[in-house]
Amino acid sequence: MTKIDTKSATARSSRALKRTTSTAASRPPRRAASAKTETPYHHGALREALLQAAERVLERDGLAGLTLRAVAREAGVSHAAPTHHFGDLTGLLSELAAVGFRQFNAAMAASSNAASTPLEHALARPKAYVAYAQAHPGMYGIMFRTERLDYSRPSLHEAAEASFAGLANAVGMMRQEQISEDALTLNQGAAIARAWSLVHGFTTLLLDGRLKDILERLPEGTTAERLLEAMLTAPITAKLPTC
Amino acid sequence: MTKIDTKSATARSSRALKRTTSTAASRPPRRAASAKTETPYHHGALREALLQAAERVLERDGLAGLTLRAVAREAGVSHAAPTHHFGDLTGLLSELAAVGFRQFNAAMAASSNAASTPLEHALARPKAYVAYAQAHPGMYGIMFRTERLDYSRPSLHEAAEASFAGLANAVGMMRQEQISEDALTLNQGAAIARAWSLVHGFTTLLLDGRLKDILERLPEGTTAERLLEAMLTAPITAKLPTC
DNA sequence: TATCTCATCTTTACGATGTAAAGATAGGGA
DNA sequence: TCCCTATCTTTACATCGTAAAGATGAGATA
Repeated sequence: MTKIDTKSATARSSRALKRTTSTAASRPPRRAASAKTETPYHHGALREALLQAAERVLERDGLAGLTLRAVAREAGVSHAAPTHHFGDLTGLLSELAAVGFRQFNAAMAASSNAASTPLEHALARPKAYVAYAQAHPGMYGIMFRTERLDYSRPSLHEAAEASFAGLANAVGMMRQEQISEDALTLNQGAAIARAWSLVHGFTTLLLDGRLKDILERLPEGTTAERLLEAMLTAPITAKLPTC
Repeated sequence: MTKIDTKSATARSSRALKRTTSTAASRPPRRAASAKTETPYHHGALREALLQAAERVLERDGLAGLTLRAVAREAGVSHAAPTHHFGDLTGLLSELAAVGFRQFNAAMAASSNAASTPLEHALARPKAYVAYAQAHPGMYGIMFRTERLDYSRPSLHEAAEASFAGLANAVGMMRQEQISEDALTLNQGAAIARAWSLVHGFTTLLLDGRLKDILERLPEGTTAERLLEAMLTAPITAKLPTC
């Protein structure tokens, strides 16, 4: 990696200085001083603070800027502090992805609940899916960039599982049939895979700028959301359903 | 990053040794010696050699192991040698992705040509798409992991563009209509986006292990390929085409 | 043929990162 | 009151990408 700004290192070093000096001295009540600087020693809620810092870094500097040390800097602690709470980078990313999945699930549920007509209801989740990814591309990137994620972590596994369950459930409602927990017919599995693949594929292609070619060739002013709608509802003229 | 084995550094150092000693001596015909060691000085085709080395590293160590220095080691040159040919890591990855796209396009074209019945023909490209990704997950990962890619590079732009053109063309044939170069109707765009999103989404979910949940719940022994087929051909029972 | 030039490759150097290990600090129970 | 231990900081190390300067030699030029 090249250059990542090293600001806010000043904040840390000044605090570190304060500490070492006070250690050399007899023992002033540093608790009171740290209380007003918003960052008490022995933080108390460093875990949450780090996750929030990570989210901020991710939104500000993107995926490339999201490093353990950058997060520690953002939270105003030493670069090794995150280790104690998350083990390693995979741990931090996994917990952050879990946060993302929870936001994501909440957004989809809210959108689904707000729908009134059947058509609205059918489009609510896909739209919310894409909208979340567009609003939080970094988060979405983490959630679906498996390489550096540990799905065996309970929080992540649970949140991702909930996401899948919501999808399967929605597909079941569309098909007006009960989707069993532990067994699927091929057609049911195909329906779930189709819905998920369609929306997930559209989203990743969109975020990666791969749909620009198409959007530019469409009638002036056609948005990605409009294309999504058309993709989901347009009549299928070919012999095969998906072409 | 953690530990990447440092083997083959021996190969390099031995050659370096050979060189320095021979330099100290008067001037033996090192050309002949190097000819049988397969790695001539002033390589002559280092660019190609580096790309092949990169492909090997990618298949062996995965995306995480694909570093500039690892590629240089694999090719038996100094760690800074790639810079001269590719500028930086983005350059190397972009050129490698271009190689991938060319392989990818060739595989799809071959598969498409081998089809005889209309159904086979409709399924040929999607199947080849997924098959390529499964056979070369690292390559596929690079090709569609845009973060560290420079699409303004002619070779990459061209190869990716060809891929898109092939897709648009195939969709046009399915719909039995001519797809214009510079203008699309909303329905045409939707059809292209649908085909691409569906297959790309399926592939990424599959590679990321996200479809395991579904595959395990399906009738015993159902393969990913079978699920893909079903997804593309299964009757659509819901009111909306994609749910 | 001898020399020169410049593309090619190597060395060296620097800041950044992830991670391990040891040292400091302080909150809370004995 | 004192000590234990979770929490945080320091220090250290291997590795990475990249820049810059030093070798090397293939081919042009004279």
